[in-house]
Amino acid sequence: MATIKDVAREAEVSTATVSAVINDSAYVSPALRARVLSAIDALGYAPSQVARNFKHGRSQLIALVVADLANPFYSRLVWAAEADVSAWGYSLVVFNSDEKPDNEKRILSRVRMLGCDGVLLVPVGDEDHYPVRDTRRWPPTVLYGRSFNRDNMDTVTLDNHEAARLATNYLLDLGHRRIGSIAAPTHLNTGRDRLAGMIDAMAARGVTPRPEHIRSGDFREQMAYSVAREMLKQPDRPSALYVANGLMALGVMRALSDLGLRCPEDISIVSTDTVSGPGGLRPQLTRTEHPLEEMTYEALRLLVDRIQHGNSRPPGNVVFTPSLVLGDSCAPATDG
Amino acid sequence: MATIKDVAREAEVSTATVSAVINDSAYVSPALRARVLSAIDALGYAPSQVARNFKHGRSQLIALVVADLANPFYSRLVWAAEADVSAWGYSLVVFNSDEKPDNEKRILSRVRMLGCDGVLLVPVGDEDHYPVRDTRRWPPTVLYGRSFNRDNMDTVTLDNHEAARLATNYLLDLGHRRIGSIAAPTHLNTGRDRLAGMIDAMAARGVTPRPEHIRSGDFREQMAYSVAREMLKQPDRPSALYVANGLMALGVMRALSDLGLRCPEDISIVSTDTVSGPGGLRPQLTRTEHPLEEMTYEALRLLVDRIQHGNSRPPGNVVFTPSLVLGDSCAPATDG
DNA sequence: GTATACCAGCTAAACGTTTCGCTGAGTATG
DNA sequence: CATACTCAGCGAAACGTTTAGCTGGTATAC
Repeated sequence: MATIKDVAREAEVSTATVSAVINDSAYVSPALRARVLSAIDALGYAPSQVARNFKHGRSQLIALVVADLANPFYSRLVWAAEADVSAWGYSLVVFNSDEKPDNEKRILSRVRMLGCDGVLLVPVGDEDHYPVRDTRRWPPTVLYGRSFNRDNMDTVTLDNHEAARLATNYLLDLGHRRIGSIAAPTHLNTGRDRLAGMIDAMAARGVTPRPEHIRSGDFREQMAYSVAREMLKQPDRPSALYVANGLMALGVMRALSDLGLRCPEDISIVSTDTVSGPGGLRPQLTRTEHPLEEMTYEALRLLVDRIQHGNSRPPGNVVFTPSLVLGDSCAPATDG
Repeated sequence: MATIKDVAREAEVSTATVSAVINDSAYVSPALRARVLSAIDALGYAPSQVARNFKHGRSQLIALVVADLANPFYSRLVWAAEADVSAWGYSLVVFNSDEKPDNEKRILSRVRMLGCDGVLLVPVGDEDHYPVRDTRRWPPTVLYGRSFNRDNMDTVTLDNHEAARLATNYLLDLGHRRIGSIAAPTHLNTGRDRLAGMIDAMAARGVTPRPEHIRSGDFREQMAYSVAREMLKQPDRPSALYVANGLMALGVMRALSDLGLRCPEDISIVSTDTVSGPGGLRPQLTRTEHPLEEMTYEALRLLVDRIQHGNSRPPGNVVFTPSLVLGDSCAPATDG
């Protein structure tokens, strides 16, 4: 690969002049400029971004660390983030912590070594597990979707309590009272809030869910399948389920199908965060949806601002509001 | 951020010694080693990968350039590639060309500037559009899924002709004769091969598809929807469709649903490359599937080998065989 | 004609690492 | 005791850029 020195030699100028031409950072006479340009052309020279970044102490890289790349929700996040990141002039490095705090730790240290300029992180560990977010040592970080009670960090989250409340109220409005849940892990605030929202919504109507109708999943299809299968085998199974995310809802659907139960006739299902495939497949899930694109845009806006302006601004904690999207996975209760 | 010099000063040794300790690249006496380690600890030092990479002329980055990040097939590719890439000690930078040759061009030049060590590319342009793959100037590249007749490049592809043949034969076996196709763009070999495979399979049974039953899509849901809607409105609509990819199959499903047609009762659908959601949703598409994980692993094996050993090995062109996966989107023909 | 101002272009240092080659002390060999 | 050898550790160059500061020539002002 040709270097700036080769170009300088070829054009019989100094490297400073070549640099000035490349970056338009100083006036260069037309004659010299032409010589430089033709030398660049002749040698097929392209400036080394690696060297530039090294010089400037940046990398033009933004890391996206998600909890589970196999989850369509995070696939969409990758899609949205790639678009925004490249619009801001960065490139997106993608990591998958696979819901494992150990992986996340390894990834974060790799992110630091790579010198990524910023990190968009869907955290999977509990709070204490994180290295102190000393801005001297860590690149700017924005937490996405999940957060902990660290008020000194930028976060972009969903009002999970409200999402669960919306979904549960819909079931209550349909007359359901025996409502169960495949919940999210309770060591995450996401899981706690969604469960609390559901229980609060029921309590507001004077209903209490049966403990055996509330089970925790791990956000994944497989475990939701087993847990739902177990729960729905029981004779006193719930007539409706609030499932804490879309992927688990698919697992529940599969369990239903295996048990010969129909949705929505036998069981109504509502979930949160679903990214349904395009229409045509049945049933379409009734769900609360994250405004994913807006959330992603906002997160990257915060991140880029932090990268460019440091700690001048107080931490931003943006909470988005979910909306209920009706599908056909719910039917009125038949048991009063 | 502390640098190696700070550590050296703190430990009262030379930077060379610190480097030796970090990299275990030379013997260092226990005493000095201890001093260095505690200095590293005290300063919270982590070596700058940027500087290292600059020094070594590499970046530890592998670029993945896909044709459409919104397509679940490529989402799965991201998932598989991330896992393999990180197992090889690299990090994955993701780009989305969005099926646009212009974007791809921009992306490739960015990839070069970033100094990525290798590129896994799903090409979207036609052949001539590509910069000469002069190994002096371009990082090692492996073409994935699509290719062109450049026998001097590493490629990993699917036997598209066979995929279409498998799918079409299944429809023929069910008695269908009025078979149509929502095909892939014919400027890509993928599109040409899939269409040819379908037509050849039909020809082998003495059937010829009607021209108006063959329409090209662009791999996306939206266009497949419109095209299918148009085609299926006609009174002489086909009784079965071979759809060239999974995302388009979903578009077709939506069109069916809008037109009040049922699958498989009114129309049978087979597709290629589908990544169906987990079971439970109906109908499950009958499809040929790519051995995606194996393909991805193989592609990265080729790429890493090329990165590490240069051009010593002749180009590898690995072709994988698709397999037919039965769902419930097909029914026997009712019209003989 | 001298002093001043301007400006195009150059020189060289700096960024954080790795690594080649050197030094000098200690040890073995004769 | 002198020479050779070993080897822990050091100094400094090199990687490809950017950029602060300098130089020397030309134009302007008096």
